[in-house]
Amino acid sequence: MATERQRRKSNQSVTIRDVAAHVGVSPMTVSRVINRESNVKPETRELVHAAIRTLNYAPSPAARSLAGSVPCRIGLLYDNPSTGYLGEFMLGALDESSRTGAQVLVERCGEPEMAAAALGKLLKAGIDGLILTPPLCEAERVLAEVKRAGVVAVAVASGHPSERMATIRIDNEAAARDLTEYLLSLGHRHFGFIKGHPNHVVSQQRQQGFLAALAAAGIAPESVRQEQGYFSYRSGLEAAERLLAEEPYPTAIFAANDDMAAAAVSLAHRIGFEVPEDLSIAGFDDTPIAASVWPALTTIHQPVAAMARAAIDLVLEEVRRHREGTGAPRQLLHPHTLIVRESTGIAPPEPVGG
Amino acid sequence: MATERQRRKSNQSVTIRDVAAHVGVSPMTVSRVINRESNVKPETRELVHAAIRTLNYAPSPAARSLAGSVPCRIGLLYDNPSTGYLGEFMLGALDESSRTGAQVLVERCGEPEMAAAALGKLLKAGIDGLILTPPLCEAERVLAEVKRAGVVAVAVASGHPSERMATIRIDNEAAARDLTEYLLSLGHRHFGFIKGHPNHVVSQQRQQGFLAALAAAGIAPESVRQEQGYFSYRSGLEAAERLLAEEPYPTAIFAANDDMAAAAVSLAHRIGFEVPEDLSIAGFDDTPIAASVWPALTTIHQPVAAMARAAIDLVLEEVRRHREGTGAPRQLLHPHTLIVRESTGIAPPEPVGG
DNA sequence: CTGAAAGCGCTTACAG
DNA sequence: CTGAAAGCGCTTACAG
Repeated sequence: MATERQRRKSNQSVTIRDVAAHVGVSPMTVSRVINRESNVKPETRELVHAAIRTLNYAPSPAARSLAGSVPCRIGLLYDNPSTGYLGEFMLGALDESSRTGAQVLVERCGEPEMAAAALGKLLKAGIDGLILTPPLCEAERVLAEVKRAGVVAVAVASGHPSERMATIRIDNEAAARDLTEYLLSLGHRHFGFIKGHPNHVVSQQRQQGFLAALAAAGIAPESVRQEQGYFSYRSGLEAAERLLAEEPYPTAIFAANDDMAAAAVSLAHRIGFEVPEDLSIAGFDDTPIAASVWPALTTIHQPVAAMARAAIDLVLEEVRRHREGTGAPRQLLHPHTLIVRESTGIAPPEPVGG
Repeated sequence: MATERQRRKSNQSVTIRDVAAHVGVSPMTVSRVINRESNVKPETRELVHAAIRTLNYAPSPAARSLAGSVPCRIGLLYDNPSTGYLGEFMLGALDESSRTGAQVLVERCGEPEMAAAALGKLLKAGIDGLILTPPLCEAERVLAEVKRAGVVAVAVASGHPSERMATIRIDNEAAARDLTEYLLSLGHRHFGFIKGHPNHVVSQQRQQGFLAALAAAGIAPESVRQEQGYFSYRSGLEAAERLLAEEPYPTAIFAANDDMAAAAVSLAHRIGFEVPEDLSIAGFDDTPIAASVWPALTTIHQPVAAMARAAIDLVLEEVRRHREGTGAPRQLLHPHTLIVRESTGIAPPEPVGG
């Protein structure tokens, strides 16, 4: 006598089979109704709907994604694991991916030369789409590789919109303008500016926003001392030193990122300026260093976690769009926030010496 | 003539079958390795692991959850999203979870009072186990809530082993000893120490390691000036100020974390010390600030990403262990590394004034 | 408009 | 210690 093999106990109480049996149709028909396909007789459709309601049936997402070709694997290419930025980004990405049932595969691309290898690994793992975090989305080598591979991609925090690729970013120019207007509202008229890395598009945008706000306030660009920085603390130190080498001293320094602003604070202290009493200093990005140094930095905050969540959704949407061959890549703009902390204050009556 | 039915095109290029074929075993064996079942010959296990790595295979969460009743939902409770620590941790967690097909649900617990709510949310989402990141693993309220909920948990970077819970950490005392011995090897004999937050267990451990190394070198604890800090930059600034207020000045300052060490560097510069020529300064943790300030900080590095990966594995293991009702929670110790950068140097012949 | 068959990638339950 | 078989709940691809 053949012993009956025990039926596997399922996690799910009501399945598509139960609904089908209840109506007296095949599971296929139920599947069609669930997926809103048009080729089902209206009356049958109604019966199925009724049964679904009666039995309180919910389709299993696991089974659907296994059986179907719903895109659900997302590659995430990043550069440096120990930036403050990445933490919040990963958080948002992780959060949204678990909510939508997508799977995120992360891969490091430390040097642009590694782009091909890193991308190859992700493609071999079967990703449906790709997310590029900064600064990879500005590296030509990386972009070329992505194009060559023909993979659907979303660039986060890249400097400018793209025809080739969907992007998610903030308006760097408007943000720099907002921050500069705040400094103007504190009475500052003598400015120093520490420029960002010349290779990054955001550097120009931030500078332009800064100059635009000054122009609107009737301050001539020639009256502003600008020094080249490269986004590193070290470069900020050197730029600030040049900025504060001789009179007339600025009463406010705007650095194109937080690391350079933190360096400027440190250098100002070193040569005898009080911050913000003698000198206001502001940064950009709101990375962890901005809140930890003292005085804490006035800066611009990007909604990084929200942008990461949006990136997950957007890449899935782009994959679908791409398969249907319709429309153009979407360009998303997220809101920035001016964060006022202790490193900025009312302008001193006269620019102060060191 | 029967036409061959077209094989369904799959989303996933590398499957358990490919790995199995690559090694020359059955998919079952690969499955066993993935699920860390003990009944696989070690050599086979190694071969499978190698193949997984070579092929960059990631199990499909959909298939796993559909087929089995494997625990695969992991809750991750964190505190502050914008610490440098979290970035690397998330990275490791994401990496390992996608590799093992586990799903990580993240939830923020900003205040210990929110522990119940945050935990409730995760439990309702059906997590099988929980990971606690620092500093949550030391908050009594949080631990009490975890115990009350009866959920299997793993504490990361908590100060000491626990009977109630699995832990993953580094040996803080040994690490502090290593760093201190390095300073001693540079000829330093006059030390200052900035203590960590008194509520954190690691503070005592780091202090003890520091003092133990000094004792071994024949330096009396009374000759060392110690100041209370609270892990914040601000507290480091104040502690360093007291440390450098009067002669005899130390030639080396060891701060219990990087933020305080960075603050000490800034203050030292402010009052005329050159770092490291007049004064060496070292930190602990190797957070982003350590590499970004100038001079960059000599410090102790924790393998954060590796610890996160281990946490994912360990929590799944603990869930299984718990279900079987055997053994005690595992206590894992990870290796630390001394990172020598520019903030430390050979001791000056005589302690130098400001 | 409808359904039987095969399969998605994995695991459970069984047998060696 | 290892594997062949069956099945998880659904969809694709085909045939009427």
